[in-house]
Amino acid sequence: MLSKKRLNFGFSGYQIPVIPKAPRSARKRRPCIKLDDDQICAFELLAAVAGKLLLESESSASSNADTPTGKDELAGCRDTIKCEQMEDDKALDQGSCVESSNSLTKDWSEVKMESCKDVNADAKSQIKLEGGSPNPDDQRDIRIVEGTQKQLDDDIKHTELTVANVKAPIEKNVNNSALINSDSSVQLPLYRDPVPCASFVKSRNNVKLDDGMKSFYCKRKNTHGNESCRLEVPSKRRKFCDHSFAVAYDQEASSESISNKPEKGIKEDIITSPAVPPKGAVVSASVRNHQKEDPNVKFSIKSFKVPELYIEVPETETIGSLKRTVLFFDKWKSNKQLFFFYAENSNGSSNSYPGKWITGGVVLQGKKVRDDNRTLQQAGISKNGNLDTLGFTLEPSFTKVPLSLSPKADTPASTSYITDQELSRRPPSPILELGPPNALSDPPETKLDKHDESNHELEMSPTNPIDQSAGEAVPDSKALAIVPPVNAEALAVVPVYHKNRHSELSKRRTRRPFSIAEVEVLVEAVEQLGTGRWRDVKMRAFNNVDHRTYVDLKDKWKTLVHTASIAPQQRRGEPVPQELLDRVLAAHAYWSQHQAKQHAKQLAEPLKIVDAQVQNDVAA
DNA sequence: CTTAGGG
DNA sequence: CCCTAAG
Repeated sequence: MLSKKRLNFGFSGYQIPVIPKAPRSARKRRPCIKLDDDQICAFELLAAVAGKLLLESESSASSNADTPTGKDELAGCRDTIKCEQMEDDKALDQGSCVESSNSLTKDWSEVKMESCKDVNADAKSQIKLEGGSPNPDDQRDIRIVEGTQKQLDDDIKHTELTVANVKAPIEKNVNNSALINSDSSVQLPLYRDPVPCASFVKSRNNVKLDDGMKSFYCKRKNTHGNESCRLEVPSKRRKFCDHSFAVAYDQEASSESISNKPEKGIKEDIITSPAVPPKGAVVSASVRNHQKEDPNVKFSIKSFKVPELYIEVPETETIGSLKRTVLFFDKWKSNKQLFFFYAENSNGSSNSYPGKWITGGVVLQGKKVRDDNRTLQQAGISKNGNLDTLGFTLEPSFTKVPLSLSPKADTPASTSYITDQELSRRPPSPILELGPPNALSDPPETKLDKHDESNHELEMSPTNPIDQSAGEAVPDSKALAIVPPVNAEALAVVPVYHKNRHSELSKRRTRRPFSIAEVEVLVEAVEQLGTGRWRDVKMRAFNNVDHRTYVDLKDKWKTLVHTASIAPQQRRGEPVPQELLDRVLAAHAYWSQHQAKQHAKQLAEPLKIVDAQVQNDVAA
């Protein structure tokens, strides 16, 4: 199904900060990794501008908040930044000609853009900030869409950012692996709509192509080995970016996985943009232009953190297959914490979305493609078809929000997931649109598959098809109740991606940090079984999680004990709730004391830590 | 194959 | 996570 996959940097030029392999002690966490000045990704600029847009447009936009469609509200805030590309390789710093008609872009006055060097001489690049007006130009555009919805709960505001619809003139490049576009523009229309999701339904049909849709696609290392695009940002921005970067790399998973890539001999360029969206999540998808005689339909998925992801799916594959593929990558990114969504209200106060997001459905020509069994061809998704009306929807995944993210940190472990109440307070059905704006006409659907939670958090497998279309809308928050996990099977976001790769290319498995939920299950099991029966622990709690061996569990326990023993400030990675760490220590203490006894008794008494502690306390 | 520990 | 000695 997935004939080929490549991960490319949408905005080329940014080089991954290579985290060198070093002794463990030396490469632990890098809370902040400095970028070279010329390595700021264009997406960082977008991220910065997006945040800026959100903030600055707040007043003007909110004054018009009762307008049904936010389409034209911001017509006045159209700005254009043009950066004429330097045809001369050297002239990097001149030529930044910035047109700014309002304050939104003033900070950009120093933006300098160096465009692709090895492209057509008449190439030019421009970044436009545009308010809601479709731009039919045959240029790439990236749009940031913001919508705000107000609910009965006044404090719930939902802001969405979408960077989407990168389009470009059709590239007739013979070399299909090095599509360096010479002309690019970035448009950032800003929409505001008080009606939930309405903004996604209308007014965004500015994607018009003669011949399909093509994403802005720059190979990171082109055939000439030159950098393609570079951006320089003023110091203020740089600071901002650095901060974002620090956030990004606070999750050490990224660095590890990246640093591992070279030695794995993996072909794909897996690139992490340093930018974390300042507000809102950013994702986009588009269908790429196809090469002649290439039987595959090519899709690209964009986000800030993985600016572009590039997959190809044969036309003969089914819609369901496409969904799974997309979801697969969503999960892949999610697993690497490259794909995390936040929701904040416009004031910046946190209304954080602990949940992850999943790819919902496939939308074609405004209608959701419901029959997963149809092939892409049959559904009209063809390399020769109307690819410009294809989109994907993103839907929030409400499952398994660990305790640490829940405001109610005092809930018992078994109920430490989001509650109905919390769920009901969420925006009813936020959807991030992927793809052409006019593709979305279906009312948003927030679907939770009650029967198969694997849809959301489980590893994807052929026997676990993602059939979103068969799901039901869930107006009843009761349906969202999360059943406490019995084991860790459903607790980790583990893309199947890992399975097929590395099989023989490398020995070392990819790092898969334990989720809080997994830790919880592990602790639970160890509490009962003790620290010397890892095989039992495995079978009891991780029986169906084949990537967690009992050695893994033992190792994890080891690190947990260590983590619990050190000061919170010294801990790294996803913070484990103190409650869990306390249990770890208690169980550790208990079992190290009772192990000998256990042998004598021939039977391992399930741990009753509380009792034991009480007794100890009493004794003391 | 499991455990236990060091790397 | 890996590797390995030891049971």
